[in-house]
Amino acid sequence: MIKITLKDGSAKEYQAGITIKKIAEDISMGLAKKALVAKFNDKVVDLSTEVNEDGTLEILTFEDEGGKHALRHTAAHVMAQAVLRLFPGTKLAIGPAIADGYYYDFDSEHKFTPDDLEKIEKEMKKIVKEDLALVRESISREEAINMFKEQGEQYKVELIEDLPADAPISLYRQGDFVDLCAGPHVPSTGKVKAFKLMSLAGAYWRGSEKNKMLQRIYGTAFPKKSELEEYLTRIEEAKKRDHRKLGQELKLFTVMEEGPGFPFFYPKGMVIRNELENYWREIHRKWGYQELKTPIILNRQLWERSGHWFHYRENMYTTVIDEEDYAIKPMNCPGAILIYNSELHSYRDFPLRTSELGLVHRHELSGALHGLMRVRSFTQDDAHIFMLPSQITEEIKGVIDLFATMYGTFGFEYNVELSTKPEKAMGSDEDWDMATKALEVALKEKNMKYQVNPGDGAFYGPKIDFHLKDSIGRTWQCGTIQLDFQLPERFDMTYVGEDGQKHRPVMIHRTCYGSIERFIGILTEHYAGAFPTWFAPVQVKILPITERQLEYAKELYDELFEVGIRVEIDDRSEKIGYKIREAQLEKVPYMLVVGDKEAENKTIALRKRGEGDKGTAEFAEFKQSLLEEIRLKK
RNA sequence: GCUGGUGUAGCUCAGUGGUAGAGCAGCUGAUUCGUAAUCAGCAGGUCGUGCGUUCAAAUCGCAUCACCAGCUCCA
Repeated sequence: MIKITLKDGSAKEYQAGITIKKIAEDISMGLAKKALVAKFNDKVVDLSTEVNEDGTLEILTFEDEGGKHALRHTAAHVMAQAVLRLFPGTKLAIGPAIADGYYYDFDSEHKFTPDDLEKIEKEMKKIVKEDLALVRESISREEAINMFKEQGEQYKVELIEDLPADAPISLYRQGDFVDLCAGPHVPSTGKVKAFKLMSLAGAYWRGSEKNKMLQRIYGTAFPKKSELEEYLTRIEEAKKRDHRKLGQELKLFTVMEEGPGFPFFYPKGMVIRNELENYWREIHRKWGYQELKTPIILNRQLWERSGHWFHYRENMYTTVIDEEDYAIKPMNCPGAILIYNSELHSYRDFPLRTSELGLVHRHELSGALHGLMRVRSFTQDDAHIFMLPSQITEEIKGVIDLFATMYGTFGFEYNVELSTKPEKAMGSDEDWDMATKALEVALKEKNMKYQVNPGDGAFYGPKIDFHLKDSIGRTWQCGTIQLDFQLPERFDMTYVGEDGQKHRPVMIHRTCYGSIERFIGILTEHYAGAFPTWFAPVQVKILPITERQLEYAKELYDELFEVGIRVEIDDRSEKIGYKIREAQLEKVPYMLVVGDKEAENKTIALRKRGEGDKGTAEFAEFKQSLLEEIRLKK
């Protein structure tokens, strides 16, 4: 007999050799029906696994990450089987489950088209209906290699050959289909109740552009049709808040063919930009920063000295002025350092916090461009802090606090990553170690949870990245704090210490918004275009019912305009419903409807975005609470 | 950059070899209206760009540019 401990802590005894499926049935038939895979002693395994030892067991359903993963992985096998049935001779590469579904990479003479996806889906439905059992089989390395060689599956052969010599090798069979796979899988193809093929794309074998490009088919799968439909609706919702679409509709910004990756801002987008910059300046003034502005074009010598000319060349735009090479700045740091070096500094100046809203240009691959999220010119809300080595930890903690304040204003949650030395880097391992430790200490002292990203640092130093979570759960990298021992060295930066001698300062580079452009893109999607009043392009729209109230409307307008409110009057001879509809689509936070009644009593009929008609209100009270809402950035 | 797809009026889109169309937006006029679309009229296009095939090209071919999706999730 063996002892099985369940998730709730209870234990039961079973005959050795019993399958997990039988145990699940013993626990509850309902659970057994929903069961997809199981976690036995912390390892996710098939339900058909026989248990021969004591252990802890958790039955996994689609609600669990492991169950979800297994179902989608099985769906990938079903898809591969369907593809092989319809297009014999197709070679299989890899087919894993991913965050929202799964994919499989194929190498085929045939070029898959969207029509093929429908055919493949139909064939998959048949396979699901056949309810084929997925059977695991362990085989030796040689057998596996021979078998796949015979089938001409060269990618599978390559995968096996790259596995460590002692790695166990397993196959999964379902009917006439067999695939190299570590598993686990759900018991049978019938479990893949609801699925859909989503898209078609090219993908390099093993992600390297040196290899052949394969054809990738993406799909998703759920245990119930209703869940699939919910997911598809969610995608539709996300599309509706796409910042490129909203940016166009709300006239915030645009990109044109004449400037790929170089965004244009309309007046309404500029309001948002300026409000974000105003807020940024207010915060930075409070936190003791001084603002700088450095030139966009600087000579080659400078970029050679900073290391950019060698380490960042492929991303830089260059130009020639009077027969001399110049570069358009991809970063603001060298400029800030020139300002630093133009004066003598004392340790008493430290920490010296300088900030700059710096417009930088970087050559991104054409295929990587994406609305405001990935552009070729953007404004970094940069800052460079110069200090004594002993001030590092405190200073970084201060930056972390500043970020928390700013992100909090927009209601963003975020997570933090620590990136370490990349392959292409300047400086000794000792320096990198020291810098990385300093960042770690600050994070630990702030009790921040963080994930380590090996090799993802900047070429001059390690960094802490801040990933914001938007209202529909996606994450975006915005803030970053980078510690730099290299540039102070390269630029021979100094300060005069207590001892009257020259010493080397340490510097931090950091951005909070990251890029103003990207941040606006993120805000647009986060709020679905319904921006908080404090940075809404139009805050109040006055809607007179007829021309008779124009004069009264103008009075209200003047009063609001006077105190800095962004207010408009819709004086067209349209019906009130029409004006409301339009203001609603523009996502204006407040509408003041004024008819004869209001004009006579000197009141307003207030309408609030998202809440509708609020009834009659006193104008003075409205104005007061509006100003308060803006002041508090609610 | 690579693979695939797309490109027609300001926007959303129809138009598969015979001289280009709708809705919305715009303009003009009428309407003066109480909480998400009043009516009528007008105007708007070298069909992304270039070259080619053809008696004839938005439509077919080649090139080029831009956009979209993916190329990061590794049996």
